[in-house]
Parts: sequence; structure tokens; C-alpha cells
Amino acid sequence: MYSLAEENYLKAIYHLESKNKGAVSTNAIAEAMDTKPSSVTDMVQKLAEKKVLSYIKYKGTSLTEKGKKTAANVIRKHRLWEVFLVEKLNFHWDEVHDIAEQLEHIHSEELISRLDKFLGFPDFDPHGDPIPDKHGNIKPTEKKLLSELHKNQKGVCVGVKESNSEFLQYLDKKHITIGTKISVLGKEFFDGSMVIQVGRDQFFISQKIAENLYIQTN
Amino acid sequence: MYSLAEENYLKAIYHLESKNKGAVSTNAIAEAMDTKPSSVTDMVQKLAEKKVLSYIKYKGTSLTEKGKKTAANVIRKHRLWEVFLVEKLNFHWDEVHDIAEQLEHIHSEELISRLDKFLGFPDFDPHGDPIPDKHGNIKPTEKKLLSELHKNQKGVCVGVKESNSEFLQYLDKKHITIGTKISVLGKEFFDGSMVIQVGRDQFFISQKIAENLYIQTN
DNA sequence: TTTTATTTTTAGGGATGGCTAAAATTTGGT
DNA sequence: ACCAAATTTTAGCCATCCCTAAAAATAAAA
Repeated sequence: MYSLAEENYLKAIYHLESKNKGAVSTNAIAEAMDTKPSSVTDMVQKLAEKKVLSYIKYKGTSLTEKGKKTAANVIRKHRLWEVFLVEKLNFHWDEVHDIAEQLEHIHSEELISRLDKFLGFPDFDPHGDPIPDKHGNIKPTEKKLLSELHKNQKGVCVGVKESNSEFLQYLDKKHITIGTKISVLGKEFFDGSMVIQVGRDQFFISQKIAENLYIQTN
Repeated sequence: MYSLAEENYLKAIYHLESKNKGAVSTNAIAEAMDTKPSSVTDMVQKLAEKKVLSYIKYKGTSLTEKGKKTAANVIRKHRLWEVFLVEKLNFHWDEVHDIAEQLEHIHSEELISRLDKFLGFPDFDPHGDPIPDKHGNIKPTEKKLLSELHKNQKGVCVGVKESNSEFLQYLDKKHITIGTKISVLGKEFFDGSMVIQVGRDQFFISQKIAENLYIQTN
């Protein structure tokens, strides 16, 4: 059983490691956790003793398999609770983070298992981030067409399939460019149309548009 | 904002005070919290400074209005979460206490307000205990007929209305006597019949039985 | 390569919330 | 009223998790 502080460190290190690939620096952890580097050193040494990460003085840390699994489990809980807050309690997707930040530390395997079922075993949280399974595995994601995304999935625009000027002008008008983050808020099975979120704006797009945008879902 | 430890102390003192009426002793708190009297003294002095309880050395403590309201709010959260766990996640009513003990400390007024609505503004938790409203008030309860209880309400048998021997023999067979705790698990509006819990047993009773048992719901 | 800047660790300490042991106070029996 | 027993408080200490200040190691620049 890990303390609240330990879980938060593991989570932060997990995120940093998956973003930058490679050992994570003490300063990077301190910044992410909004704390001081000296505090990080203390905690990292403690966590190394618990075998959830490997730590070499002055060289940074990286999670062990045990640490990754523990961190992924906290993230799983966070994202499942976010789905609950949005889908069941009708919170807006940008209001739920602080509450989920608390709920993610509730200790009960059974609770999460039942919550998962209650929510219909969702694959993505309301921000479009993937929900790890109970073993800490995240479905691998790669470049795909926007039209292939599910509801609640999100990604970054990495290209277009056909690039005629009308299409590019349309993208321009909607402020979609390479690097733009797009979330699928809703999807109509009947015609493949979607409601998407781009920055602060939410709007409807047809299947034709969705089939011509490449998205990196990672 | 109160810490986890502070909230637990307030809750324990609230329960002790409502059971025994009058100032609560240090030892009683220590026993309820499974801690040492010296630790209780420390915390009680801290809470007295925060004006949530009044404390006189060697004489015990009692909650101020502020303290009562804070404690009732924690209890409200605990009981609402219990309803969620039983009604939505299909936990059994005797499995939910430890999880609710954690969930009760999540800080978000908005969350509880929405949870309350999501659950249909329940008046009682799955153990039959009343759920305080957002101002910390609990509906006053008194002696009533078992037939007047709602689903999930509970109470202690304090008497019978008609006492013919067949009825008393029936009660005996079902192990119902003065002081027996009875919970209403289900109620049929059509004929007023109920499913009740008595100790470890759950069984069906007719409206006629329910109309002849006095229950103290407090 | 040597100096300077940055990063990281160590040392020492503070707040919270718990503990044991000993002292103080109250309660109860005679 | 007095002594013994029980209760309660105080004093001093421990673990967790954070901090500042100073020292050590590494990285960058001249």
C-alpha cells in the first residue's frame, strides 16, 4: 500500500518518463510536483528502497516494472473517476481534474472493478486519454484517421490525406493545423459525423472531413 | 478545510455525543478512534483552538455548532457514498463501510450536491441511518410503526401494538424482541409487504405484521 | 583544461499526528 | 476527609513529508 505522496510521485514520474523517454531528472520531478528538488531526492530514495524505481545519484530515476504498474493503476483510477464525473454526474470535462485527483487515491480494487463495469468498461477518459487496464497496460495507439477515433478519444493532428485548397481553407477557418489537439466529443454511427473539440471551440464535422485528417493518438 | 484526522475526530465525537448526551471523555474518544488518550488530548486542544469544540481540562469536550455542522457534513458524505456503492455498484450493505470511510473525506461541495441528485436525494443510507441535509440537519425521528418505515430505513423494536399470542409466537420464531434491530430492505407499495433484515436473516413480512410493531428510529 | 553555471544531494529543521512514560487531577471507597 | 484507583495531561520522542541553506557533483563555456 502506497501513501498519497508516494502515489503522486509515481504518477508524475510515469508521465514524465512516457513523454521524454529515458531517465527522469530530479528537477523535472520537482517542477511537475510543484515542490523542491531536495524533497524529491528524499522521496526518490525512499521509493528506490521500495523497488518501484531505480535511482542513481545525480543521474536521475526510472520506474521499475512494479513502479510502472502501480503508477498506471493510479492513472486508471483517475481516468475512470473522470468518466464517472462527466457521464454520470454531468460535470463538464474541464471541471473534473481536481476531484479525480482526490478520488484516484481511494484504495479498493473491488471498487474500481465495479466502477469500471458500471461505466461500461470505457477505453478513454473525457479528455480522450486512454484508460489503462487492471494490469497497467494501455492499448497501443498510433497514427490513424480522425474518422477512426471513438467518442472521447483525442489526438493531435499530424497530417491530411487529400490536400485540395478548399479542404485546407476549411481547416484554416476552424483553426486546425499540424499539432492541433482534437477531441471527439460525439460520433453519429448513422453518417459517421462527429462533434469535435478544437481549443475552446466545439463544432460538427462530416465524415468526409474526418476521413481526411491524420491523427496521432499518443 | 479540515484534515483527514480532524474530520475523523469530529465524526467520532459527534457519534459519541449523540449516543450518550453530554460532554465526551478523552478515554471514550480514544477507544472510538482506536488511539491513545494522550493523542486525543493533543488533537482536542488543537480543535478547541479552531472553535469546533469546547474543551475543559479533565472535564471532557463537546462540539460547538460549527463542529456539529462539520461532523454532520462528513457523515452526510459517508452515507451518500454508501447509497452509491449499494444502489449503483451493487455492493452488499455490509461491505461498504471501509470504502465510504475513505470517500467521505473527498473535498468538493459540488461533487456531493451532484451525487445527492444522482442518487435521487435519498433520506437513508443502506443501513437505515438518516442522511443529514447540506446544513447538517437530520430529520427528527421518533417511535413509529414498522409499516411507516421507508426502504433502507432501520430502527429498534420498542414494542407491539396488538399482543395476541399467535403474533408474539411469530415474533419469537423470527427472533424479534424488544431491542431487536430491524432494517427495511424492500417495500412493496401494492400490498405494504416488506423484506426486512433481522440480525443475519432476511425475510418477508406482511403489512399486517408491520402495522403491529413499534420501531424507534433513532 | 580550467572556470563558471547548473543540477543534485546533504544537513538540519518544521508541522502534523501518532507514541510511551511520568506527572497531575479527579473520582470513589472507607 | 483521606487514600487508592482511574482518568487525563504533559513532556519528550518518532515517522512522514515538506522546507532552506550549504556542499558536492556534473555540465557548459571560455
